[in-house]
Amino acid sequence: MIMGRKPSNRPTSFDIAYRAGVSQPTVSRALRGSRSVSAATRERIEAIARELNYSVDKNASSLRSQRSNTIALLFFEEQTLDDSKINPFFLAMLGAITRQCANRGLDLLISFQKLEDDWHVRYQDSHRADGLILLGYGDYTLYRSRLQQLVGQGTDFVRWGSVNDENLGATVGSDNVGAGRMAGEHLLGLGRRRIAFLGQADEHYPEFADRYRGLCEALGAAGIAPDPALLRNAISLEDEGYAAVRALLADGTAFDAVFAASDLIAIGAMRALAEAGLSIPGDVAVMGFDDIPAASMTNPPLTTVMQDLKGAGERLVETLMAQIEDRQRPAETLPARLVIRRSTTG
Amino acid sequence: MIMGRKPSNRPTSFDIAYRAGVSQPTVSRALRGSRSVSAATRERIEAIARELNYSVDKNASSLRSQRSNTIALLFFEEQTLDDSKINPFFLAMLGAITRQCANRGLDLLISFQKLEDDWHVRYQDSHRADGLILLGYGDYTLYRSRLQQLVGQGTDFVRWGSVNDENLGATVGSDNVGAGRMAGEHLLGLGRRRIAFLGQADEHYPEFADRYRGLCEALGAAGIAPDPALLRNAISLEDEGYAAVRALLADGTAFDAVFAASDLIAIGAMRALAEAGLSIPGDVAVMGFDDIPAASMTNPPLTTVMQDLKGAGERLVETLMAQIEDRQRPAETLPARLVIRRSTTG
DNA sequence: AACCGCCATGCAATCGAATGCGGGCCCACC
DNA sequence: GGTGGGCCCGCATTCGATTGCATGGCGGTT
Repeated sequence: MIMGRKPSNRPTSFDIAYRAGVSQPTVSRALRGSRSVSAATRERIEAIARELNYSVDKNASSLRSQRSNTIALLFFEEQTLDDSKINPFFLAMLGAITRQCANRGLDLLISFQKLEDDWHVRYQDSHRADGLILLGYGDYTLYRSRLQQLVGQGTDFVRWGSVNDENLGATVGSDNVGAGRMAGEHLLGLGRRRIAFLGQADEHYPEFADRYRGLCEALGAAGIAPDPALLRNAISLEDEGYAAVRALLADGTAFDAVFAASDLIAIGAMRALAEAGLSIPGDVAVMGFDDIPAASMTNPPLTTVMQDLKGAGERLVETLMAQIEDRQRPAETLPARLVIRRSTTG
Repeated sequence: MIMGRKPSNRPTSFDIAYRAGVSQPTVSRALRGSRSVSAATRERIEAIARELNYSVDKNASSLRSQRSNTIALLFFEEQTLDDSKINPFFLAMLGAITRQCANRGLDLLISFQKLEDDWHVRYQDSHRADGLILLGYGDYTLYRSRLQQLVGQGTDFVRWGSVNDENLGATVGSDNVGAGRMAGEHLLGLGRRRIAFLGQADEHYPEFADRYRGLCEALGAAGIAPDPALLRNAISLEDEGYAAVRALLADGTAFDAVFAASDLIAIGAMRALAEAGLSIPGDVAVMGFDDIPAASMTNPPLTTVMQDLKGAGERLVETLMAQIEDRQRPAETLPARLVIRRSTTG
């Protein structure tokens, strides 16, 4: 293959040095702000660099310093989805992460992975990135082995997820238990007593499990025992919410509220309820989780739980950088808050 | 600042060479598939590389070859928006682009920029990326000067937008004129005659202008002269669509259909219509453009125009790579198609 | 048997910046 | 006046892979 290498007159640090009448290392030091360069020299060098439109060669710099100042953001999903079906919640988080990286002068590499691929290697190995941020809803038991490998090979990474005690790398996540409790209290406060939970609340989906646990705490505090018939599996897809509600209706299980583990599930649930001729929230109140953009556009608009995306982006990047610099950071939990709309309050 | 440089026993190509009993350059050649290495030695080297978990150092490789095999994707917006308000259409395109990059073994850097920042330099300069993909809805007249600078400094880039004859870099875009015509024909076919266009159709937003032109062509073919009172400015925000419809209603301008230049505008328009007690599509049919995820969740679901995201991602990457390798590529236009939902057909 | 040519590989230079170490210079202090 | 100590800066090396050119060996041809 012909690699048309273009003639480039890019100035190097040697060119700057020549014009400034100093040595190349001095240029390097001056531009990185080393204090072993006098202010006068530094300013002269900076002026020339600006004039020549010089910018440090990232590859040479990274090679020598063994620091790429780049982090890789890996999304993964259980299977390859249609592009338009990428989890909107993670896309929203992308904005927060890019902003935080920009603030810190970090470059951000991005990649979508299938859970079963071996995305877990190669990134830090090849010095493309100093560390990884992992985002994804997927069966946790499947991807635990990848995490273990990452830990084993000493890769620096942070993941978004349930903050548990497994200690598989650094973790940042919402306070899902607290959020579940809030949701429960909201529905109970509206007089609902038979609250169906839609989401696979087990070791495969620890975040969902946490949300369910919070709901149970709220029920317990109100003196209500959780009814297993009201717990329905669903992963974060619209169709799963639809199917779960259809099943509930087919069973004849009585319920006056639905707490879905994600907005996508909730939206599917609302569709099934509407088809069944049930009014929302008259017959059944519906809540979701995530506050994706579509949540405010449903009919009626969806009450949901908003996670702190901005904080999440900041914490993820901060925790990762701390780990890279060998300053350990404990797992972090971020508070979430209710967004009350008409799907519960009519 | 202490840069905790970790002791790393990463194997280098020298280690592989030593074990294989060959020289280091031979390892390099073997792993890149040079045909000047015998099959036997290549296989031996590959086996050892696999065993040692070797991966090529990206920085060293890029430094020497002057090729990073990385492209940078720059989103820009007119102003910094709330993270959750990032244009959903571009986020969807992100999926297509990442996939295409993965197929070609390219890394993807991503960054969000304000239109007024000087994002236009530094990326190719610093050898972080071989080329740029530019995505954004913004005032074209503002960002033309950036494009000119990019062209001037010889940066390789492709932008998504209106395919015009300005020749400011390579361009890939939907056939907006054709799509606008289709939309017009659809509405005309439903008996609508007074079609309001919501979108700033001028040199600031060439894509919107193209869509409007297509609409006018359809009107012309039906023997209808476009009414300037039915052309209303709006940029791609929900509030702008809302305001535009409010203005139309306040004017007393008669209209039986709305063709919004984007789904966000259409969603705002529907809100204004609903508030005014008008039925959709009974009183007013509404169409959008983009087919963002929320389009199917509005009430009623929104008829819109779906752009070919997968094709777009492929073409953008392909065109960019062609340009990097000095094989010029003409601008490309992709067909779009109607997605008919109940906001026009009831 | 001498010679040509090609295949496979090695040698050494190279990409551009970062960094350990040594040294000149100036000032202060004894 | 000699000496010690900072402050600034230069020299030489280094990071790890790629690449132009040289070379050794082997088979084939006349």
